[in-house]
Amino acid sequence: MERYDPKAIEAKWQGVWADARASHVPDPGPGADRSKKSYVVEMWPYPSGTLHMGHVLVYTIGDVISRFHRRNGLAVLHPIGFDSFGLPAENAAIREGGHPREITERNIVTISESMRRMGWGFDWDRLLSAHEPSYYRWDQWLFLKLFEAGLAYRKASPVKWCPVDQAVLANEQVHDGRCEYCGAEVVSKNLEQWFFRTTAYADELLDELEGLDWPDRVKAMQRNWIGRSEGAEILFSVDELETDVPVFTTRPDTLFGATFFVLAPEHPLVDQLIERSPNAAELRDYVGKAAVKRGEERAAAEEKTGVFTGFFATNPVNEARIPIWVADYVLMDYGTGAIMAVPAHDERDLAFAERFDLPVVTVIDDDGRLVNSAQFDGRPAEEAKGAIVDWLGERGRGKTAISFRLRDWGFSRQRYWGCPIPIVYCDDHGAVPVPYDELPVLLPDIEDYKPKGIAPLASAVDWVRAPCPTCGKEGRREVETMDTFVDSSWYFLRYCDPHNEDAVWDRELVDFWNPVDQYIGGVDHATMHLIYARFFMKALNDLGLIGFREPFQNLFTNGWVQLGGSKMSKSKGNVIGPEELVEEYGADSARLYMLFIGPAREDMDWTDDGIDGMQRFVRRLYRLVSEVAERAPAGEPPAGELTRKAHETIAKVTDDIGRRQSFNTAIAAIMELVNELSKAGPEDPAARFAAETAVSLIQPYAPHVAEELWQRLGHERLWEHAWPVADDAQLVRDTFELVVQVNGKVR
RNA sequence: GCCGAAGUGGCGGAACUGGCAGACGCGCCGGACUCAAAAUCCGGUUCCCUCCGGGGAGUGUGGGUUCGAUUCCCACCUUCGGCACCA
Repeated sequence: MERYDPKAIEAKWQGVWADARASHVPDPGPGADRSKKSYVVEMWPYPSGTLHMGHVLVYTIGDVISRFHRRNGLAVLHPIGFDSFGLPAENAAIREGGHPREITERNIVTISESMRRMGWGFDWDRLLSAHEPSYYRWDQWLFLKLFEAGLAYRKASPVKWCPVDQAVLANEQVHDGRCEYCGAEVVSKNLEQWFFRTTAYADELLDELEGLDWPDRVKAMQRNWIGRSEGAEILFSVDELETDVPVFTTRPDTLFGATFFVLAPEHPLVDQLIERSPNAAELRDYVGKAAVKRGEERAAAEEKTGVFTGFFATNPVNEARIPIWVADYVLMDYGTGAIMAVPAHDERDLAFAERFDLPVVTVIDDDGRLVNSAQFDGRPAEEAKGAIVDWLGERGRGKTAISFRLRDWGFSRQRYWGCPIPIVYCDDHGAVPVPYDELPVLLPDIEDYKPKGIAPLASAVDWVRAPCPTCGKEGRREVETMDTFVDSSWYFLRYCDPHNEDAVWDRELVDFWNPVDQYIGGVDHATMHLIYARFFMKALNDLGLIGFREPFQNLFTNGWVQLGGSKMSKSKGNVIGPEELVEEYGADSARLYMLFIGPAREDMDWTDDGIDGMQRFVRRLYRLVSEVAERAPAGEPPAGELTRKAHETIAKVTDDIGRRQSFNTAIAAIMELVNELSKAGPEDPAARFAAETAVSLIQPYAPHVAEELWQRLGHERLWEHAWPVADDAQLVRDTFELVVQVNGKVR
C-alpha cells in the first residue's frame, strides 16, 4: 500500500474544489429561507508578508465551523478579504523603498496562495481589499452619509505640535516633551480633527450588548469602555467672574465635604482666571507643560501637581467659599472638566489635599450616615444622594446626570496609506463634501510618505488643488486619511454584494446574510473594532441603509498563540511557521494539531512537540481506512461495541463543534473511535461503518485526507454529504456500571 | 485600585448538569518485528505503601454545604488579561 502523501492528496483535492467551486455560495434567490443560512466571518487579516500561527488558528476555526454548517444543510457564506490600508505597509515603503501599494499587493498574492494551501474554504469570488478604489470609494460614500447625518464632524482637538518642523506628532514621536526629529520643545495645539459621534449611541451600545452571544469577558470590557456612571451635575458659582461652573459627581452625598475645587488645565475658564490671577506666570507655565504630557504621564506622576488660582468657588449647599486650583489630575474630556474635591472620601483628592495642605472634612461616618451635613445629618448615604440632588434641583443648582467614559472616535490620520476623506475646504464655504458622483477621490501617488511635514498628502499639490463643490472657487482637499478601523467597520456588509458598482450594497442581500452568525477573531479587538462596527450598524440602520442594529450575533474569541514562551527555550528552539509546517506535515495535520493543542479560546504556547504525534494519527487513519476499504464486509453494521462507539462519537463531535465549540475534544473523540476500530481490525463487520464515520467526522478539520479516504470507501463529494446523525437507540447500553459508595468511598 | 479569566500528572489538556479524577495526545519506560536502524504494533506510565490480593493520599491554600465536590458557597494565595487620576 502506498504511503500517506499529504502533498499529492492536498493538491489533488484543492484542484477538485476549485473546479467544483465548492466554497462558492450564490446570491439568495427570491423567497430564500433565512433560517437555512449561515454567515461565518473571521476578522480579515492585515496582509503582512506571511501567515503566522495566529492566522492558522483563526481561519481553521472558521473553516471547521463553515464546513460543519454546510454539511448540516445550511447555505454558508464564508468570505475573505484584506485589511490592506495602514501603517505597516507605509512604514515598509519608507524603510525599503517602493510604493505601499506594490508591497501590499505582493503580500496579498503570497498570503492568498498560503491560504489556499491550508485548504480554507473561502468564497474567493468575493475577495475584497480595503486599498482598492472599488472598496474605499464606499468608505467615502458612507462617510458622506454619516457627515450629512451629523454623525461625522470636525472639532478642534489638542494635538502635539512641533513648532520647528511645523508638524503634528504622534505620541510615540514625543520624548520627554521634545520632538523626536529636531529636539524642539513640543507644544499643544488645537487642530481641527474628524470625529464620528459614537457617544450618540452610548446607551444603545451598552444596552444592546445583552442580546448578543458573546463571551462575558468581551461584554465586560465593552461595558467598562463605555463606562456609564450615574450621578449629578452641580453648579458652583465663581462670584468674582459672575459665572457658574458645573461639576459632575457620582457622590452628591459628599457635597458638604468639598473643601476645594479643581479645574482641568484645558478648562476654558482657566484662560480668564489666568489674566486676573496673582499667580498668572506660574499658572501659564503649568498649563503649557500639562498640555504636552500624555495621559499616561499624568497618571504615572508620583505626586499630584497643581497651582492655586487665587479665586474661590461657592458651594451651593452651604455657601462655603472654597479655593479654585488648576491640576492635571482632572481631565477635560470626562464629566465637565471641573470637580468638587472631597478629600475625606476620594483617594485622589486626599493625595492632593495632603500635598498642598488643604482641609479634610469627613461627612460620612463609619455607619454610612451623613455627618457635618446640616439638615441631611443622619441620613444613609445612598438615600442622601437623591435628597441632596432634589434640594439642589429646587434651587436650580443641580440635577441628576449620566456621564460616559466613551469618547467620540477620532478618525483623522496624518498618514498616506489610507482612504482619503472626501472633503474640499473652501474659504467661503468651509468643509464641503465631495459630491457622490465624483467618488472615489483617488489616493494620488506621491514621492515621499514620511510623516515629516503635515500629512504626506499635502505634498501632492496638484491633487490638493480642487474646486469648491458649492461655488467652484479654488479650494483644497482634505489631506488627512481615514483610520483603518473605518474600513473594518463594514467590510462584512460588502462581502454580501462585493462587485456592486452602482451602490454600496443591495439592501436585500445584506439583510439576508446579516447579522453575521459566527464572527471569529482575537480578543485584542474586544473594544475598538467591535465597538466601532457596532456603532456603524446602529448609524446605518438609522439612515435606513440596513435592517438590523448589531453586526455579530455570535462571537468566538480565540486565544493568543504565543511563540517562544517559557517552554520554547527549553525544547529545540527551532520554531517553524505555517508554511514550513504545511511543507513538512501537510495542511491536514497542521490544522488538526493547531486545534488539538488546547482549547481554542484560551492562550497557548506554540510548540511543535506534538505535531509528529498528529501526523502519526493521520497516517494511521489513512492506512486503517485504506485496509477497511479493501477488506471490510459491506452491509448494515451489526449492533455491538464498535457500532455503538461510532454513534457515540457522532453525538459527541456534533455537540462539540455545533454547541460547545470545543474543537480539541472533538478531535480526541475521533481518535478514540479510530483506536477502537484499530483494535477491532479491518474485517470486523462494523469496521466499514466505523471507518466511514471517522472519515466523515474529521472532514471539517482535515478535509483533504477525509475526501481522499471517502473516495476510497466508494463514495464521492464528502464536502456536500449530509452530516451524520447518531441513532439514539444505538446509544443505549445493555449493561451499565452502577457506582456504589459507602461512607464516601467507592466499594 | 477597578473589572474579567484561570490554577488538575513530567508536559498540553479532559471530566459538559454535583456521581469511578487524569479521556485524548506528547514525553518517558518495557516488549514484538529487524542482522541493525527507521517505520509500525503491543503493554505500562498521578504520588506513596504493598505480603502483588490490595491499601492510602490526591485537582492552588484553609474552611463549609452534601451520601458524594475539580464542579456549589465563604475567605485567602498565585498567575494571566483588560481598564486605569473617568470625579
